[in-house]
Amino acid sequence: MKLSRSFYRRSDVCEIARELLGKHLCTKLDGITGGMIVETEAYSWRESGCHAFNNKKTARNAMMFESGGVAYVYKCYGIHHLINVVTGKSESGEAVLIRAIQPDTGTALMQERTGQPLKKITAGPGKLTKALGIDMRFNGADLKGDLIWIEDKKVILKSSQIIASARIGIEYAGADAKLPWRFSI
DNA sequence: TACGTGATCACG
DNA sequence: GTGATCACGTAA
Repeated sequence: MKLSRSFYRRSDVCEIARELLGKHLCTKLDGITGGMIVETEAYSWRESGCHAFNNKKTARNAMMFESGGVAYVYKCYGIHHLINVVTGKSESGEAVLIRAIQPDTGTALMQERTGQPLKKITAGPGKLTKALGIDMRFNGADLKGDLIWIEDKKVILKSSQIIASARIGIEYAGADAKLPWRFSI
C-alpha cells in the first residue's frame, strides 16, 4: 500500500524521517525497482544545514515549499542526483533525504544501471538514485503516482533497531551539523 | 586522506 | 558574467 498524503503532510519532519525507515522506495521506468529504506536525514528551514534555511526560496529548492508528498531531486557536486521526500504543509520548507536502501525489487535492472555489486547500492544517496534511475525528471513527482512511490509493507521495527546520529556532509552548518537528525537501521 | 566535477547562487 | 561552494563517490 502506498503511503498516503496525510503521512507526508504532518508537521514533525524528524518523526517522518524515523518512520520512513522500513518503508519501500520504488520507481517504475523500464521496470519496477525498489528497496527498503534503511537511512534517512531530516532537514528543516529552521536550521542552517537545510537548502531552505530561513525560508529562502531559489530555483533549485522551490519543490521543498510544496505541500508534502512530492519528490525534491537536485544535483550535488554537479554529478550525483539526491532525492528528498517533501513533508509538511505547503510553504513549510521541510524534507527528508533518502540516504540508503536495501534493494529487493528489480535487482538485475539496478545492477545493470550501476554496474556495481548489489550490496554497494546500500552505501550512499548518490548511488541509490542511480540504481533507481532517478534524475531531474523526478523533481516534483507525486509520491502517489506511478513513476515513484513509497510503499508500506508493514515491516515492524523496534525502537532499539533505530539509530539517531549527526547528519553527513554538512560541516558548514556549524552547531546545526550536530543535530541528531540522521536515522538508520 | 584527497580530488574530480559542474550546477547553483550571491555578488556585481 | 564570475567565482566560491557543495546534503558525494572513488581511489589509495
